[in-house]
Amino acid sequence: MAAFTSKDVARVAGVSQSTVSYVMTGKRPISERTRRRVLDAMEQLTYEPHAGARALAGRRTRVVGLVVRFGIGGDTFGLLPFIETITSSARAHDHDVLLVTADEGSAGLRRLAGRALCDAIIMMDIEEQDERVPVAAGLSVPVVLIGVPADPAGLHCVDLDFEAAARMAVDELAGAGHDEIVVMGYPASSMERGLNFVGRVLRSARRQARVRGLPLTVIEPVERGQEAAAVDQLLARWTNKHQRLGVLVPHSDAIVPLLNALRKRDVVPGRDISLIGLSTDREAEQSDPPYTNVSGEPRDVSRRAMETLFWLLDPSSGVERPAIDLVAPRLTRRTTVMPTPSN
Amino acid sequence: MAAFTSKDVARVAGVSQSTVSYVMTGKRPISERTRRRVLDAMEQLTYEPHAGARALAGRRTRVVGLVVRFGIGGDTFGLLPFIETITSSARAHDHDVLLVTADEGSAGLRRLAGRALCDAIIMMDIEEQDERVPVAAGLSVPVVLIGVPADPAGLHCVDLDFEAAARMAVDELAGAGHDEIVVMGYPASSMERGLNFVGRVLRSARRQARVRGLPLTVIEPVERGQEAAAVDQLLARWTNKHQRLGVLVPHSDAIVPLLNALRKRDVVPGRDISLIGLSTDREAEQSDPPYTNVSGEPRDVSRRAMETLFWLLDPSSGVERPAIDLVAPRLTRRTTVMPTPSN
DNA sequence: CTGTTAGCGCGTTCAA
DNA sequence: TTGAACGCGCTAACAG
Repeated sequence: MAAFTSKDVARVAGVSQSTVSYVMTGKRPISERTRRRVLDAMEQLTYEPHAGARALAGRRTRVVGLVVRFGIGGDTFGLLPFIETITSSARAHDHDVLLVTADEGSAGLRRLAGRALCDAIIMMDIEEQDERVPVAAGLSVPVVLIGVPADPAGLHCVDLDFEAAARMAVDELAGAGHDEIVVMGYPASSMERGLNFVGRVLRSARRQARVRGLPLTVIEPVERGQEAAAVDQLLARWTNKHQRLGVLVPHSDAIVPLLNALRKRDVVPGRDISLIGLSTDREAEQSDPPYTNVSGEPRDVSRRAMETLFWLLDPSSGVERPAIDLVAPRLTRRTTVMPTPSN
Repeated sequence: MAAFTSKDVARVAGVSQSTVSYVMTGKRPISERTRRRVLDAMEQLTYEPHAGARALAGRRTRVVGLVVRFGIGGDTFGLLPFIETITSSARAHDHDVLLVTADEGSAGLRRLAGRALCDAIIMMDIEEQDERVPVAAGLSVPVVLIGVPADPAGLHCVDLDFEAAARMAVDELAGAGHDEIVVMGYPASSMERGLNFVGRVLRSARRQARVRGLPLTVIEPVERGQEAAAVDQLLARWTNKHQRLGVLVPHSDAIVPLLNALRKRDVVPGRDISLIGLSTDREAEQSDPPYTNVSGEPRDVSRRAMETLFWLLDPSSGVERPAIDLVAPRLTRRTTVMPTPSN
């Protein structure tokens, strides 16, 4: 592990050091013969270019900064698929991923950009009013948001179309002849943090319920671990067996506990009431019972975000990207919505 | 965002550039007066040192490489707590984390070290025979493994003490008067991959069952989504209501599905049979029903791994670390083990 | 098509 | 206690 330099490669290949560099970057034509000799020399020495030297001279790091918020209650549909997709997408573009937590706030952003730790930043878990957004907008590197703040300050945003998701769920329930929509809300911590999708879902559901002429109730907060209490509140509204209650659960972490609580009370979703969850298809399928869901696939969102990011790094590389890029959700019917009455 | 350099700081502070550097590293005494002026200048310019230049000149990156294996079936007790703990521990030492996936195999390791992308590497999800381990051992940077391969090749390893965990579970079941131990195995994919803990758990459970004079059966593979079939195999052994079957479920992802399958068959853990899971306390508590578990806390393991890593980076910073550092598990009784018969 | 050369911004030695 | 000067390994402009 002697760590060879491009000078060593040049010596072995019998060329100048800059030629080695040009073989790597492809920024000028090289005869096939020299190219081969250089590549052979690299292979022979198992040469790897020094990332720091490269960043210094070339003013690009080939690193993407990823800012995530750990800790529960963030929902996030599970953070892991996002991280995974972003990492593999970065590698597909010959970039690496530097992980930074949201704990650092905007200081983390300043560090990433100021120290030239990365060429671009992707930031998740955006709040409606997020102090980091204006900071991000002033950075020397492009930033893509996963989530849509009240004011994106010119930054590109990618997210699931939560408005459409809520609308689809309400439509599905309305179409199946329900006479009341109940939305199970988020934990107080999420509400307080003003996570951007919380408001978007609730507002959109309300609006669409009005369009469909259905009363809509929100039960909130629904705390982690306290889902049974929320179910009791829900069932208090279900006084008459002929009532058709359609429940929308936008907080994916709450769905399974809610299903458990319903089962304990011998209320069968799909027979007694209806339930639509907002979650990945995987979660919906593997649940017991599998529930009808509107999917927000982290992988789609992440992939689009990375496409936007690499486009910002090289606008000539593809077509212009929308400033706000909302991924269309999809509704999959499973077992938890009651059949439409035949009357 | 003009991006100032240490030369700018020097100019503003009226000192030489090297003085600025020494203020930052503290590697030589600086008069309080100049120190202040330099720090003020830094503040005023919101100076951030260029990471690449630093890495080049100082031959240290202040970055930790983290190699993880995404994708299901890896168990992993949930990858996220590991990543979270490692990241925050790195930050506590003024380091950042570069994320690399196991897909790249040992090429990823060579890249991390060869390109001087990081000062040290922490590698998770080690297989019993892991091609990356010998490569890691030959790298120019220290590597810490989370997991214990058959041959650590001199690398430091940190992990939960799976042998002890299995032993404790068997002891608990034996002590509660069971007359047969059944271990629910792992999915075939985990077995084939030879994940290091799979063999360790099964071997240790077998040994301890022999010590306690109990027959032990392994039901395997237990595929994701096929847990019900595994439960049927289990119940086929339960022909007599007076039999006391003690089930150990080392694969944490399988526990909840197994509990669901038992419930569907009206078999109540803690009354009809006993079940002990190997999982975090959090999962065990929040399950329905909460199950007796032997805990492997990712945070403890990660923290110890990072302590070892930073000790390797600076051996003078603390006491010597064990080459193989096993974190002791803890058994917590909840609802799923039958009371000891009083007779 | 290729070689020569000047930095990139910082850590560190040598000299004071 | 401080400054001047060198070089880390690479990219890219300039010269041929």
